[in-house]
Amino acid sequence: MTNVAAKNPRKIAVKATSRRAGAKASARSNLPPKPASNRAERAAERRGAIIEAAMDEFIARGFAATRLDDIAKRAGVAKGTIYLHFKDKESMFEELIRTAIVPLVVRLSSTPPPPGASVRDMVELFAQNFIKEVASTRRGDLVRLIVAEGPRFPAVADFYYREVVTRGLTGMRALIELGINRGEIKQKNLAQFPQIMVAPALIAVIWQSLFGRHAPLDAIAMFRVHLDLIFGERRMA
Amino acid sequence: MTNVAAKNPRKIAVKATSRRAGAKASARSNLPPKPASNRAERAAERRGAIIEAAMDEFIARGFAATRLDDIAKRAGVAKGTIYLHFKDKESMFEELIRTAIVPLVVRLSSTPPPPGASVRDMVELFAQNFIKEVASTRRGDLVRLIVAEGPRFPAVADFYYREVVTRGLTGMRALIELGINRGEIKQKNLAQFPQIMVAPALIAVIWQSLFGRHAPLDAIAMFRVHLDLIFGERRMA
DNA sequence: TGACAATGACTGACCAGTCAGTCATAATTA
DNA sequence: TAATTATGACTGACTGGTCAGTCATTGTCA
Repeated sequence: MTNVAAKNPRKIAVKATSRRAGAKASARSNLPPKPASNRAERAAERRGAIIEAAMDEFIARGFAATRLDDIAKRAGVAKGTIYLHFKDKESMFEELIRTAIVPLVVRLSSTPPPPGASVRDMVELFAQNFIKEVASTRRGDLVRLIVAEGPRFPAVADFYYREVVTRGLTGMRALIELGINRGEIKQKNLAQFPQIMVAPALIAVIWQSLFGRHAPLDAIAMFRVHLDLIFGERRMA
Repeated sequence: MTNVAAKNPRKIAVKATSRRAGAKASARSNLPPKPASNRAERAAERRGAIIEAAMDEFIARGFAATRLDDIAKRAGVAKGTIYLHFKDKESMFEELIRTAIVPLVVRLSSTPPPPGASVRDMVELFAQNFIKEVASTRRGDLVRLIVAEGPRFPAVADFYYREVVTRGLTGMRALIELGINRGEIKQKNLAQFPQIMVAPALIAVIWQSLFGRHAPLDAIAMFRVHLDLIFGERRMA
């Protein structure tokens, strides 16, 4: 019987402006001028904006304290739009972590191995990449976020353990064994605890996240000292 | 009836919130069979129960997701009672961290230094204490909680930095310098980054908290390997 | 009995998730 | 090609539930 329309008559005429608001919503970060005439493109763009905004908000406030209204506002999108892309807040969070972690792992694990490099060089290169890409960027806060919310999101913790921790440690163990075989590393037991190799890098990430503003830490210099412990002090060049 | 009277504008303008921190001198060892006829004692007991319960809840759920109703229920107290002891949720959280951290620091920093101990022995002893007291107890989750909530509670992060981090690092630096002077430690630069010395211990704490159930880590064995890197591999006994 | 401690029902703000309605664009027809 | 219709992305007011904080009332000790 459509008396529903009568129920809310005021909203009918009002619209005109809000459509244009959509156009100015490209305020999200600094994307290059993108026409995006195609529907699917626009949708993908919006999805990207939501992910970007959600990442910022979750990092800044944590899962529970983050409001979807704020994410929507930051993404330049209505709240309902979020639900076109994600089932609910929780799965949005989990999916977010996944889509942020995977390319990070890919990038870090696909660094070209220099030809005649020593194991030390390889580890140092990796650590430099890691510190540059993670410790001094928003991605570092992402690691902190995982540490913070992990226990409440077993799916996230498991994913992180599987995709990042075991992979990273396996790779590092291989590198350590190579170093032992080549005679670069004396301490045989190190292969049992690859965690030791990366510990300072992780500490640096957490440090920057918590105390960075207050007391910055030269992560790379620290890591070099750490490498000196493992590979022996380097002849100065 | 007449709950409309709640609008009543004249209210008792009292409530200089009771900071009755003075009399807390009750032996808070055994909980269940305690008449505690004395009023101050009972109050202190309740306060303790609230702190205990709040700690559990905050660790399990984080700040934002923790409900005061749950804390009250767990502490066996009505919600209003919490507000007799704490101004609000936020200051409760901050005070909580403080009251939990201080005795921990005291205990760890007041370990009796064995007479003829080497620097390595001292560090190892400290690490064993730390791992035993922190990594494998609820206190480890406390560290994780600080990492998690620190950025949203600058007061907490600052406190932790001042009372724990700088203290710990200063002490560790002194120990390292002693080790260098005694010839136990070769790597002179280590004194610049005492963080390296404790990094594996912290990693162990975080590991247990996140992955412990899934993949336990022998933190003490790991730390020994780490010490071998710094002090040289030990002659086997 | 008076003073204070404790209670828990209540309030109001807040927020995740919904859905009726809108409209730009794509698809279809003439 | 232009006109017409169909689609579904998008919106934002709204709902129902939750929860921090309050305070009138009740209980308890000295």
